[in-house]
Amino acid sequence: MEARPGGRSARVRDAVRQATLVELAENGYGGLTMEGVASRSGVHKTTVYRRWGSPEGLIADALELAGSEPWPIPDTGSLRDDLRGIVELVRSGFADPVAGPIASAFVSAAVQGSGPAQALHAFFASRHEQAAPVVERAIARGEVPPGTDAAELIRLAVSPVYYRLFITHEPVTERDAERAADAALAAARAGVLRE
Amino acid sequence: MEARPGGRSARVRDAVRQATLVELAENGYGGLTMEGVASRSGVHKTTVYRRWGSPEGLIADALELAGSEPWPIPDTGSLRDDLRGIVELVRSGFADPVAGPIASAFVSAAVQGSGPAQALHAFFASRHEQAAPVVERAIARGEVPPGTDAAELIRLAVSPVYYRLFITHEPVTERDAERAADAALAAARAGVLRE
DNA sequence: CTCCTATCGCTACTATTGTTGCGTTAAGCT
DNA sequence: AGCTTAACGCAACAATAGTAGCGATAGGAG
Repeated sequence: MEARPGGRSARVRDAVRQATLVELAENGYGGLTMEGVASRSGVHKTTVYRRWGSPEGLIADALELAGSEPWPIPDTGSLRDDLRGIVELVRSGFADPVAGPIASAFVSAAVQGSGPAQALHAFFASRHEQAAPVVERAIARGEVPPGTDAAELIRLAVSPVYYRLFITHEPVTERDAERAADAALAAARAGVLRE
Repeated sequence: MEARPGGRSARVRDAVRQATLVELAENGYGGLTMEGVASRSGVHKTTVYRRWGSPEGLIADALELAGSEPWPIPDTGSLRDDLRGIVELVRSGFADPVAGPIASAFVSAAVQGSGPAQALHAFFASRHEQAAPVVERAIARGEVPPGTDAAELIRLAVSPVYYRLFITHEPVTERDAERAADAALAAARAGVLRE
């Protein structure tokens, strides 16, 4: 017989996903335990082990879910403001008391296991693609040189925020976010990001 | 009676530190277990628990050791080449088959626990300070505007490398490193990093 | 050299984490 | 409605992680 995407299995899956997110928000990735998720979701421990195998598996599954949600890319008519908007979106996302810890947990999990790492890789590939139109519009407007690498410009703009958050563990202000966006723009204007 | 910095305790400490580094290189932070370190170091399990308490404690201690080593900052006479050198130093460090996994494990540990996070914060503060003269010399030579924020320029230059390594999990080429350095330079020249 | 005690090693124990085998339930087909 | 079987729950078990109490050892002071 075939797989059964609907019905009980689906309910179990949803309950576990939900419980995973709540556990992540409360205790972070380090505090994500199979038994914790099991008891919170009401799904039995053995079932969680069978279907997800490990905390890594739980994360990879939850990430897949989160990755499907689109990103509200700005379109202000000015690359400077679009970039600032994107970077601020990232900064405020991690600062959010609910979404922040969950997003941080994803990063944390991806640094440890290859499963979550692949999932996060795909997630960011999608994000870079979604943000690319901002750059293409700017090229059309003549704000940056033709041939400017869109994904690279986005990487450049957001990376200082991630660097502070997850590498140096420094606070990130709104001004830091703006400056990162402006710096990326300046580099693009100078033609450094042409392919 | 006072603490005993030398003698047996010191030997135990060194053996554990050494074993911690080897375990990190082999299994990463996720595979760093108290029992593994104990058996490898020849120090008894209970002693490792008593003095270091947890894997986090082991990491914090090892990081303190690693942080004391200075950084071979380049001085080529050109900011462009100095920055490229610094970024390439970072990239090649993580690509190194011995030092890479250990350094990655530090980052990984810091993302999880606040103890290692503080230690890593201090580590990078030191790195930023050590790299600042590169920028100051460049200001003196007139390559970038006076008032350019040295630490921010360094952050900007290295952050895309860390972003690829630990956030998006993309490969990092030498060309990527160069481009990051050049982009940071362009931003500084444009005056975006003045305080 | 001798004594004192901080630190370590050892054994035995508890708690937590992960596994196995089997009976039960319910989704989906006829 | 009745049947088939994939997926779940359950209890008992095995393995690993962490703790406690106590005797042994070796710095360092006198």
